[in-house]
Formats: sequence, structure tokens, C-alpha cells
Amino acid sequence: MKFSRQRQQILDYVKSVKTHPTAETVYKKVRDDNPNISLGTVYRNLDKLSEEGLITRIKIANQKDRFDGDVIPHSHAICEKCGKVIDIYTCNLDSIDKFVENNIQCKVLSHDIIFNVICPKCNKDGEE
Amino acid sequence: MKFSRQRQQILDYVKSVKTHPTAETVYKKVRDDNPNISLGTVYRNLDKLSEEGLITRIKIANQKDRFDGDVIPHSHAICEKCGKVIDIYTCNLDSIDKFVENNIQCKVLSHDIIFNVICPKCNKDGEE
DNA sequence: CTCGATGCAAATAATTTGCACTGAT
DNA sequence: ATCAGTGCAAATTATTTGCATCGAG
Repeated sequence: MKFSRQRQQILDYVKSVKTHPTAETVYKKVRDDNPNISLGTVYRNLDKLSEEGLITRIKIANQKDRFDGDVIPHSHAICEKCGKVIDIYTCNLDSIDKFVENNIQCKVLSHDIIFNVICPKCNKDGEE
Repeated sequence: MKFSRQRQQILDYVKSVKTHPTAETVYKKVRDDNPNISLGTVYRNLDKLSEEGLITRIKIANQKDRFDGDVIPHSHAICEKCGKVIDIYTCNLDSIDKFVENNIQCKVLSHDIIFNVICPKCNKDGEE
């Protein structure tokens, strides 16, 4: 894979943050360094980089896709109040895939799971 | 809630099938009985009926939403080859919500999980 | 040098919305 | 009679694509 200046900037940015940015956010941030970059290029690169396994795409139903520089397998929770995405590393769901395989006689390739939560901060705010 | 002719037709159709139709499919089917119904009305009613808990919305990342007349809590698998949606009734994930609550100190409201599978039929076809 | 990558703008896909009218309660 | 619901068309949102040009290997 060629590493154009744009591709490198996009990869560096996604790898440098823990905020799970959307394509639009990546675009705005990379534009600080490279004002000529186009949104189409950002989309094409985020596609390519996640296909190649250098970053992870987080697909959340009815929301913009987000991207994660962390490629270690893990799940995500999203706060329904503030929208923050929270990493969940310790929840191993492999056994559930096995269960489903036996249950519906299907080969399970993967699963997409998102936990809809209220984060500690928003929970506290709600109590006031 | 008022039950207009359109709302009743949409509800009846979704309740009558096990195919997890999209809004567009519902629109096409209901139009057989009521050629004047509009797509906007179908979207508005599917929204309303799922908010009211009379039907279930199935949110699949990067795909059209689907709707399920079955309101008993259950999960779904989607075949990556033929796109068929398969119901999974016996897989209880409540304990996982509890696990996540303890793990990230969040209140877990719900989760959205989709299993990406190859269904038995497509698996067989692939072997030929 | 070559072909994959880019910038730009237009296109697409799914869904939502404004508005005047209609019909269920 | 009222106001939620409707049909229609235009708007919106997120993303993708065509095309001429550019630049990394």
C-alpha cells in the first residue's frame, strides 16, 4: 500500500487519540495540518486503513461510523446522554458465538455489539 | 394513539410476516392494498409503532433498518451471503449487561447485537 | 514512468420534514 | 370539531463516485 502524505496524516491522527472520531472529525483535525485535504480522501483512506487492519471501524446503528486506532479486539459502549464511546476490553464474547452456532446451526463469522449506557459522569449529573 | 387505516395496514403486515422487512418492503406490500399510501407515512408509522412497543426495530449497522412483529426480546443473526435475518430466542445476554456495568461502572440500558453468520443453506451452496 | 491516490463537485441512498389537507375519535 | 395523521415533494445526512491531475514507489 502506498503511503501518501494524506494517508499517513489520517493514520497518525486516528492512532493518536482515544476519542473514536467520526470521518468528519478526522477531516477537521487533519485539515489543521493540511488545509487542502478533501473529505472524500478522508473517507477513502478510513475505508482502506480499516480494510487493511491498521485501524478499527466502529459501526453504530443509525449513527456516523467511528474509527479507533486500537486494533486489539474489544467492544464499545456508547453513552446515550453525551455520546461518548467507552472501550470494553475484558468482555469475551467468543463463547456466545459458539452458543449461537449450536443454536441456529450457522457458521458465526463475527458479531457487532454496542452497549447503550449512561456513563458515570452523566449519571451523576442526572441526580442533581 | 389513533389507528388510521394506514397505521393498521402497516401493523397488520409487519405482524403477519417473519421476514423482518425494511421500510421500503413494507411500503411496497401495503401499497398492494392501498395504492395511495406514501413512503413518508410508512416511515412515520414504523417509527411510532416501534416507539410504542407494538413492533421491534432491528438496527443493523450500514444497512436499512428492519422491523419485526415479534416483540418478545430476542437477538438476530444476519447471513452475510443471502442477507436473511434469523431469530435467536434462547441466547440470554442479561448477564453480559451486568458484567459490563461492573466493568466500566456504567448503567447499561440495553445492547444491540447482530451476529454475522453464514446460514445453513448458503454454507451448503458454498461447498459445491 | 506508472498506476494508485487526490481534490473537487456531483451523485446516491435512506430517511426526515414542511405544508396544506383529511379523517379518527 | 379537533388535532393527529396523511400525501407529496423538497430537504437532509452520511457517504460514495467520476474524472482530470498528481506524486509515491
